[in-house]
Amino acid sequence: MSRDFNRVILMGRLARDPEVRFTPSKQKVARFTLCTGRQWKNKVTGELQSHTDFITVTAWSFTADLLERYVKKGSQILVEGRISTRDYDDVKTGQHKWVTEVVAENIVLLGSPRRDGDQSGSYQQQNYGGQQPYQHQAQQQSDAMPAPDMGSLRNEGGFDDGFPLDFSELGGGADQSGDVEIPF
Amino acid sequence: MSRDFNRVILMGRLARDPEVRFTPSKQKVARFTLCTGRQWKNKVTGELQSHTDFITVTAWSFTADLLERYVKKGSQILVEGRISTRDYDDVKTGQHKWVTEVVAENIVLLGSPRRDGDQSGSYQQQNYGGQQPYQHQAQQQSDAMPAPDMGSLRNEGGFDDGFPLDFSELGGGADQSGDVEIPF
Amino acid sequence: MSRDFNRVILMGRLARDPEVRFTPSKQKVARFTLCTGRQWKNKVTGELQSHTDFITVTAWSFTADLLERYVKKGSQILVEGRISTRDYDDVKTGQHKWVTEVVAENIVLLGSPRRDGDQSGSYQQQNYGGQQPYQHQAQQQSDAMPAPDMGSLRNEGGFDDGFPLDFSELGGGADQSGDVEIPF
Amino acid sequence: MSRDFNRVILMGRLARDPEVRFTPSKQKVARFTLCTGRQWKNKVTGELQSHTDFITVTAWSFTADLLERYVKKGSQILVEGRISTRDYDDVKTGQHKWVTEVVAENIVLLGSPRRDGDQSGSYQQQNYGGQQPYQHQAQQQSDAMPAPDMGSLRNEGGFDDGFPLDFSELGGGADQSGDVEIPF
DNA sequence: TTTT
DNA sequence: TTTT
Repeated sequence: MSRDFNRVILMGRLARDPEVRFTPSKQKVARFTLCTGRQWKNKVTGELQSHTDFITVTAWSFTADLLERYVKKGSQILVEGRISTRDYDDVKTGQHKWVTEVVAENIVLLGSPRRDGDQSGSYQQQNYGGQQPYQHQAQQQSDAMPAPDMGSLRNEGGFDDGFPLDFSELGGGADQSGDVEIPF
Repeated sequence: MSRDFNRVILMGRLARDPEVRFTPSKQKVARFTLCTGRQWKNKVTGELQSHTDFITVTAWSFTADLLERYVKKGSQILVEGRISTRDYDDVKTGQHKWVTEVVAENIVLLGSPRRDGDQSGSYQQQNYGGQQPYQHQAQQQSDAMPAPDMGSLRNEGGFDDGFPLDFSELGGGADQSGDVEIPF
Repeated sequence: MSRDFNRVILMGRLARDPEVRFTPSKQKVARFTLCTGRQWKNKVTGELQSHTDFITVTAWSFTADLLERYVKKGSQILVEGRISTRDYDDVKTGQHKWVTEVVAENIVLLGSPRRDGDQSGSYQQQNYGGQQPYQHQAQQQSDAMPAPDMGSLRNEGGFDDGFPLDFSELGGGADQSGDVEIPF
Repeated sequence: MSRDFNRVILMGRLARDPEVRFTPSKQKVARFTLCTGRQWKNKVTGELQSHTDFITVTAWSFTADLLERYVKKGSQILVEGRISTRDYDDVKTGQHKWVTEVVAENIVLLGSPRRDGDQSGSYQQQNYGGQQPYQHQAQQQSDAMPAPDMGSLRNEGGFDDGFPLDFSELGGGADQSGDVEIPF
């Protein structure tokens, strides 16, 4: 069964702020929907068409911490992970249901959400626990800085300018997503 | 919306024979479930655990033709594609439902199913329309040939020994998966 | 031979402006070096270390047009492609040499280079044939626009806000990278 | 620097047996050339053309152990990794040289080489240190087993039937490829 | 020959 | 220096 391979690479924007929960065994899980757009020309009529895929993504422990801290509705990120499926009995309807989602194993932060109207306001209010993320710096000098991209956050790697170099204060622990009840 | 990216690469085995249908506009679609296994050691107890993901895959036109001809329950394949989501109203239950599946854009055939018991029998019976696929040859000399792998079938590419080099007799037409009702 | 698979996905920044040339048969080729950074903590000393990979990327026809128009030194892009190797005899040294490079089959434009000093100046001078690219707009209103990302440019797809929706005026022609002498 | 991404997925066959060496700091490294074939139809003449890419792959510690034990000339494998570049001064010619290679982070074993003539013989002779690999079992019952594929060997995962479930006796240690002199 |  |  393990001569198999399962790899997903997605780049898009969050449909909403990530939702963070804990499993009974205290594992942190973040969950969000990633929007991925696609355009094509209709072969017959020639008109331009488009579709957005809304992909459910789940992240654990360290990666969940990072999402919770630095990512919100509208953030552009790259997700590397795998497709995961599971089934359960929906107690409300009595139906047996299947869920297909992406488990993020690695995330690269690419850009802040568009700031238009109050979206921007709610953003500034946010408290990042004493650490000024790169993104925040960028805003302060936004007239000079053209690319308010966020740095990259890899589990195994180091980190960019505006970001803390040491994430050891963040919840560690390995991805035990396979061993554990998913609280969504 | 199209500064986005959506790429999936899977390798596994078919849970069942592919199911082939046509859209109202006569587009051929193949659909199947790909089994992808995964193992890991429980970090606490140390015991080996495993899980299989059952991933729904859909393929169009040319790729659907190839699946229909050369792939069956148990076949090992590599799928390159994208994650696609769609929603619909389930007329039976009145519920609004979301579907997440993989659209195959490229397929590599890797191996035949295990032949044990009657599985093998049903295999031999199959008729490949006059062309002897590589896989079939391999069976005839299975005592001598250790690797009854199938060749690779790429939309843009050429093809391996046992396979026909010219697929022009196969149903052509481009992937119009975005323009079309999905008949599943 | 073709039960094989070869896929590369890179995200980084251009070390220099792309260089554009033509093959004897008038195929347009663009070539550039993509910088991809990586950090890790030394397992023994614990100190943070980093390395940059300088990856040669080559693009053909339509993709070469897009690179020539919209991408320059410092631009952040995602490249999807394949690894390609070739050998030749270096007439100067008489040595036989091997080249490993990435052939881009798909490109997503992510961000403009940092504008500091004259870099910005030379940027503004550039003429985009009457069409104002998204990136250019972003500069003009950079105090209001937080995310001067560029749209996505896929061969098969449509395109984003600031970008032209119809690239038919761009040099067409398919990628014939396999049939042709590489003029670098 | 680390808003970057670098991912490679290759499937092909080994051009030769892997070569294993040690760094001055006793890190084990395996190196081999992976052959990846590709076919296409010439757009003008319509004739089928083909090319093989010969890609240098490097693997460390645990993955190097697995390659050393279970993989040889002709073996079919899937490699997941990253592109790595480095430069050095060739003391013999006095030239400055650039090397582009793939660092394998994950490997899936897919198939044994074809056994024809003495190739088969040398294969049987091989000693796997007391452990019977899946592949070996497969040979013994090759008349009944149609798919003598090898199992999957992932750093983080568990393992398939014929393979040992516990690789703890293998040289552990993390990939320190970034910190270390490469002895090739 | 290297980007941020 | 190349595999099937």
